[in-house]
Amino acid sequence: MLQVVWFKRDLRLEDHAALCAAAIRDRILPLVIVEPDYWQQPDVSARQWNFWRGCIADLGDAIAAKGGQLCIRIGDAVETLAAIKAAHGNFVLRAHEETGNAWTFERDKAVRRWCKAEGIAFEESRQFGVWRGRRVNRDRWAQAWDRMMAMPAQPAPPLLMWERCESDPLADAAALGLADDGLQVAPISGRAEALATLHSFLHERGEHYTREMSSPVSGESACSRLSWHLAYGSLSIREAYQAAQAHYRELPLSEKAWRQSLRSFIARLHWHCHFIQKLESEPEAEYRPMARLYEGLRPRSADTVKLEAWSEGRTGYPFIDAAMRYLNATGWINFRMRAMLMSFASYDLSLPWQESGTALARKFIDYEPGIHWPQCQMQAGETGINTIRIYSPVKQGYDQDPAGVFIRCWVPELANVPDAWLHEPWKLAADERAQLCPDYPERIVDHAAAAKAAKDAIYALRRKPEARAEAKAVVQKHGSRKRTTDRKRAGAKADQLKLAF
DNA sequence: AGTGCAGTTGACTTT
DNA sequence: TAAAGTCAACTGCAC
Repeated sequence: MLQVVWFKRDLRLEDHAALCAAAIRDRILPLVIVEPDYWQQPDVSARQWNFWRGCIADLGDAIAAKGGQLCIRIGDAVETLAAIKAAHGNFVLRAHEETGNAWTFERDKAVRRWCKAEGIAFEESRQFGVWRGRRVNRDRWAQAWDRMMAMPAQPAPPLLMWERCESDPLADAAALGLADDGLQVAPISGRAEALATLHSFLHERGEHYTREMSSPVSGESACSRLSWHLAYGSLSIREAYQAAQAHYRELPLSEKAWRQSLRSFIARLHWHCHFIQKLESEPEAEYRPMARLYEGLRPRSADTVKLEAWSEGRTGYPFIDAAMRYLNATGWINFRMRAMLMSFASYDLSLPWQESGTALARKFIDYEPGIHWPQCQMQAGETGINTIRIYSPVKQGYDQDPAGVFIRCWVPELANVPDAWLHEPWKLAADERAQLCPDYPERIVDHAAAAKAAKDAIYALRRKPEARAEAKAVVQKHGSRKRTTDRKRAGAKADQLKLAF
């Protein structure tokens, strides 16, 4: 029977379980559905579509090179599948499991209902170390992840029989109603770029990963930069994992920096799935804090003046504004800066993470809902089980950009401010300030006071007995079980479980 | 040369 | 993936 392989966020022919399963059975109709409804959602943007679109075009080329033709359809998923059934007859539908936002979750449920009603088999394969459903046992999760990542990555099936199918031209952003979002540098998408990025990270850029990833200056090159390729699947997590593992094993023991970097990178691939698993197990986490007690902590709807000032990089804190403007211009920023921006929105500005998180999601080209929403909650301190991490914008600035090059690059209003005041222009005398940086905004909040108030509010909540009980339940459901490796404590605490989130 | 002391550093705890 | 506070050990210096 005809095999329809529905490509979603897995736009590659290699290590593609659904494609492999189809290839050993019958003719393949490779399908991408561009869903206009999805592109109306508040968490998506033109920059994401443009990257995605490039991946689709690249996959189309790869299929054409093998003698086939990628079928691109614009429309509702169920209607599209119904039209394909009408034109091509019955089929088996194959795809990868997806842990997306609430919209794609509902869409998948609708597709499953339709398949059931039509007597069509809908077979989903696993592509991440993420297991379906709410009742996933976290106790053996890490071992299962290791096994999943160690399984051989299948090459693109060599001999394929293709079904041809009527196809729509690839829409541009405007046709999907997506306005320009200020992206200044569009990254290159597609398989070749993903592989080249992986290679340059593992062999050239990554040597001082652990030391250099935290600064937005060095992080631009020292981070793997694979996030958007992994998000749209032009490279699989398993391919990245196995390449890193293989390279690690080849490295002589004397290559200390490289070895540490690769261990750290591999740990982060693990975290990728660890976070997606949270949203998979609790889809409500897109809207509600895992610890429900925190629901009243912040105003339900954002102060729009503050939200816009933050979102546009006009808070009056140079390092915050530089980071936000960099993100707005490039669609990417390193992890530490993401955490800092979320911390500032949540603790300094009391913005609900649902709204600040939506604004951030749109900015990230690599938006991966399963990572994004649990991260937003965690950085906003609403999981109930993590240490509250309130970032000091000034301390982070001195730590990560001591020379001020990043601030000067992204906040040109401060060009005339001497280094000594660059991180804290409010300390300039009023007349000097008026002369040196008249166009740079005043601070919209006092960090010290706001941080103190936020801390007090959260700890007041946390001390309640109900909060303790709830935290225990959250750890049981979502917490990672990681054995302590601290040698100093190996004797006394060897069996103690370290609970990290 | 040894002592007292202010200031610094690092490990660890608390919020 | 934080920051501030505490405490003990250490350092440099004056006497």
